[in-house]
Amino acid sequence: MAKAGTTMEKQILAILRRGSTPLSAYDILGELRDAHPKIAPPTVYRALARLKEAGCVHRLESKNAYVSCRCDAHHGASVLSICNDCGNVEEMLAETVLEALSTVTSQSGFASDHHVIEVHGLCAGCNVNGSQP
Amino acid sequence: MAKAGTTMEKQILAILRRGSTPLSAYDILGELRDAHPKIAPPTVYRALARLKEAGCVHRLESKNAYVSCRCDAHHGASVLSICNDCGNVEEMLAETVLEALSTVTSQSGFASDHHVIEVHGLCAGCNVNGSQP
DNA sequence: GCACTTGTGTTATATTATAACATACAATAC
DNA sequence: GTATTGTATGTTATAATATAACACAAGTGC
Repeated sequence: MAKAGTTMEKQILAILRRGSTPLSAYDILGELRDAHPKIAPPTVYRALARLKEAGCVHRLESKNAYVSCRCDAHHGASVLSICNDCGNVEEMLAETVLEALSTVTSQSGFASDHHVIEVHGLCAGCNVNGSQP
Repeated sequence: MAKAGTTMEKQILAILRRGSTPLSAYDILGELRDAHPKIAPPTVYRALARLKEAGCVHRLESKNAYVSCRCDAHHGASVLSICNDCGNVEEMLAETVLEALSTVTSQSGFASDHHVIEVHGLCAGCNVNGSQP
């Protein structure tokens, strides 16, 4: 997680950090409009692109949504677990997964440069609640 | 890979199987219109939903596109490698990756039910071509 | 026939994202 | 101090992806 450069990036990061559930670009846009009524989609998407580039934000590919990175130490691949029930996203660093993945892909001569690893299911809290409703 | 039920599903599968590059829902719609000029998006999305359900088609979450499943034996999680250069997608069955992933997620009490694992990079062919252009 | 289910048709609209070009403003060079 | 450059943002329009809501049609079981 690097530091954000511009005001817009800082505001977007602050919005994303208020919760651990993912927000769509238009959710973010809506929140920014409270402060900044005339903002338009390109501004948000441009700031998000820089934040992703810097590793401060991850895009949840399977939900077209964005979360702030909660790890301090890496800018690289991570595993995101997404709760189907409460929507919370947790980020895990999983070297063993990445090693297994790179073994598999390199066997076929594939040179990987970027991974998307997203797991959908029930988080610990929702799993308990669901089984005793 | 299960067999497709309806005519629409069969046509869509046939279109997807003609190549190994992913097609968007609207690419598919365009091709279906050659035969079927009045078709509309919902029909395509509904057929794609059934095909996904049956394991005949995978959605590439990081590209909002669809590929046919090329494995005969599974309906479950697989690893998709996507070439940044030629666009080809290969599907790999990778038990070791899934095991590593389930170890990691279950440590935090997460009960996973569905994985998205997509690797972007250069396929063997494009990697060679790229280094001697 | 009649109810029921399933797939499709149809219309409209929601959601996500980008293209293309204009403007603002700070930093630096001259 | 002003011209130049680079970067971020503003603005308008539109592209691309996806779904809601309701109607219709064909098959199946009774």
